[in-house]
Amino acid sequence: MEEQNFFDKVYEVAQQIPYGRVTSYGAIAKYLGAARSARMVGWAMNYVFGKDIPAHRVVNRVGVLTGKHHFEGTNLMQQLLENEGLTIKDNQIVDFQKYFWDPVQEL
DNA sequence: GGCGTGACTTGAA
DNA sequence: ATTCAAGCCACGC
Repeated sequence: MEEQNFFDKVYEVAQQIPYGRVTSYGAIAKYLGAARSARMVGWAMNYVFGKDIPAHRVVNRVGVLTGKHHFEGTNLMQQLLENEGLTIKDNQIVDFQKYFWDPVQEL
């Protein structure tokens, strides 16, 4: 049983997000056993700067790019997702559920 | 050391 | 059906 820290786990899961897939903060938090601490997942993402973590593949539960504002540019997050074959409409991922990647189910 | 905020979620009114 | 509120933990001032 690896008892890693919350942040470390978040990074690990985020790194395992497959190409063209997206997940939600709550999904990761749930996988970590802290479904009520989804905020911490987002907070951890604030520290991914400089890491190899595709934070752009992590959005809120409705598929809205809530944290796109924290990226370098304003539409960088959307550009990256569109580059992976996804479709973004009004900062929202189209067919989000179709591309939704649940760590609890996949892992 | 206390208070507020934050890339969220879920449940109740 | 929609709107409001509370909870969660960590970091900053």
